Amino acid sequence: MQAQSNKNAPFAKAVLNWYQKFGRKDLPWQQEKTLYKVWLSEVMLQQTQVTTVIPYFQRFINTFPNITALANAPLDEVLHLWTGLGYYARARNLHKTAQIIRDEYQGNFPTDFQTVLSLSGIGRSTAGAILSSCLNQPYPILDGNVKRVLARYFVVDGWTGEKKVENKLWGLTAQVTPKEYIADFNQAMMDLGAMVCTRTKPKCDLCPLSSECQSHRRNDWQSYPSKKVKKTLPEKKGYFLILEKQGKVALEQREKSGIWGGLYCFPQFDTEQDVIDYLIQNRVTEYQQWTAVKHTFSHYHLYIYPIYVNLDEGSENIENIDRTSWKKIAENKSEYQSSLSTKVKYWYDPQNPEQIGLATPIKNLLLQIAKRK
DNA sequence: AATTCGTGGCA
DNA sequence: TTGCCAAGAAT
Repeated sequence: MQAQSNKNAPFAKAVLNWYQKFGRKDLPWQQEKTLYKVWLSEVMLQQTQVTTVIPYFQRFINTFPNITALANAPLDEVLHLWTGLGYYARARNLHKTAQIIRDEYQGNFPTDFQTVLSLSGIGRSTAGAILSSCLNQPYPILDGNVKRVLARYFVVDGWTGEKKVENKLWGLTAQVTPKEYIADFNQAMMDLGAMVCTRTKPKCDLCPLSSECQSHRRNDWQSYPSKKVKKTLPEKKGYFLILEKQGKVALEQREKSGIWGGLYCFPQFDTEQDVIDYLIQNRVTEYQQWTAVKHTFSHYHLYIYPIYVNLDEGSENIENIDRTSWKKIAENKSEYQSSLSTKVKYWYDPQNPEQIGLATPIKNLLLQIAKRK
């Protein structure tokens, strides 16, 4: 991670000069660069586009103006504000880290690289981005933008998600990163990737690096960075049981690990027969099948089949949504699998939503239920 | 080292 | 409409 050998000074100089004229300087987290705001924005921006992040960032800052406010909030409220942003471990780690900063660092975000790196949800690139952006500490970064710029400039072969290729790129970003003006340089590299060295149709005629860019010299920017080998996503099915009783619906909180960790969800079953078995156990015989929804994750497709049951007319059925008895029966069938927790938040009122985390398809179904009447 | 984590913008 | 992939980290 050797920074700045003199022979690379022209690279940094060209990038910095470009940034001064064309770089972005008006993003919400660039206005008042506190460690808290930069940390929050960097975490939100992990694998997430700027246009998506902006409204979430504003809501977070308005609701939690400082780290202590974030630490003191219930996790459910944090997940509520994160609803729709995805990768919910980021929100859980953010909250956990805020509490550690409150309890062990007197509420002050640490400024030592190794300490920052040790915090949950902060890896090498995010740690470098925070300390360089806020304090001009000389750490390189390596996000998708920087990867693309460097892969093209140095014609780096291989998919950038591969460990070997990523290590090579870390060496290169350390090599081109100067010791001074780090905040501007790192921001410039990201802006260059976002505005000029774009994934499709890069504007090489506007690029300050084009004269020395090896892929431009070969007239072959399209080969860099190499595309990920595509493989078809597996398909799964989820049967979501919507139990309504006096205008409220039953939700369960999911395990912290796994998909939608910590969020509230309809009781989910792997097969329709499992739903039927459960309902029979609770003396329910009538249900509706709602329109199925296809939801695509980064790593699989989920076909969601909503099963609606109204409990108002069924007399003595399902006083308790506890699935323990069903699980005991199901566990005797060796194929039973469920990632659901038995921790339950019963009877959510779609008309008066609580401050809890919801996955997008669940939120959509709840909106559908609320607007039904 | 390869998987597992969401969701939406955009071509 | 479909596919690609975002200011990556944790396991």
